Amino acid sequence: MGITKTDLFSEEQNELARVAKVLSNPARVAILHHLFKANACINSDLVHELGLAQATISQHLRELKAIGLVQGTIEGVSMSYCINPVKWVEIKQLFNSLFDRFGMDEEGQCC
Amino acid sequence: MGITKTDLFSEEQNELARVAKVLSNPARVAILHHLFKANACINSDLVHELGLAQATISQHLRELKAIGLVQGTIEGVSMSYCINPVKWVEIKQLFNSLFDRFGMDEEGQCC
DNA sequence: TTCATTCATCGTAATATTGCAATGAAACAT
DNA sequence: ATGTTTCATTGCAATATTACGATGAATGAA
Repeated sequence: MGITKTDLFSEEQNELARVAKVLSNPARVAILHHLFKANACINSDLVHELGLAQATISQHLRELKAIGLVQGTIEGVSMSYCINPVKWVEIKQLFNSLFDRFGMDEEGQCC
Repeated sequence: MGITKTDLFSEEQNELARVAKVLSNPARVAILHHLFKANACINSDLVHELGLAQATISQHLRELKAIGLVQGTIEGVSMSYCINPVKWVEIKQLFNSLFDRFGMDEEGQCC
């Protein structure tokens, strides 16, 4: 099949999975890390920094933009990318709502 | 290709991506949600609850076990699964180390 | 023993992802 | 106008993922 069933699950579950999928590639994580350091950076910087082809970086940036995590503006002949801080907090809370479901009061295993 | 290059990235970046990939399927998120509610539950419950085939659930559980997030013990003829609280905190911190890199002091966009 | 239940694994078809070369489009300089 | 730089898009081959039926191993009941 290769197709994920989404109709069986809640909107929160699907949204969390969708965002996790974007974070599930080390190149995209590295792009985010690089954007943190630079606070804004252009595509060619990333190509030089990550060692992947320009087309590959561009494709990863598109996926980061697709969920609104990264935004880019035209800067003359080049492109300037940065994190969308509003979306960042939103996603952070989405993950925290998962992580905080499991209370850490219970130290022992249940099984 | 279809193969992810990992040699270009740091261990932290690869690890985060690896865990995110496990969370990138809504069925696996739903399994975690269900484990939270029950604190322990068996496979057949999940099959009934999620509406996926038994083989599919079993495969998802294997991936959750592969990263140590879920553990199962034999309970007679059935199986008892639960969250590994130690690994859970570890993964929570792994994600927080990503989310906390971006300070929320800057409200405006950079570009 | 024989049967039913539970769950893992195998095999498979459909689809998705990854990375790249090639090609385009846009902005700018000469 | 011509060339250059920057980045997006397209097309492709290799591989991964997803879901499921079928099968098998293990446990316990009759």
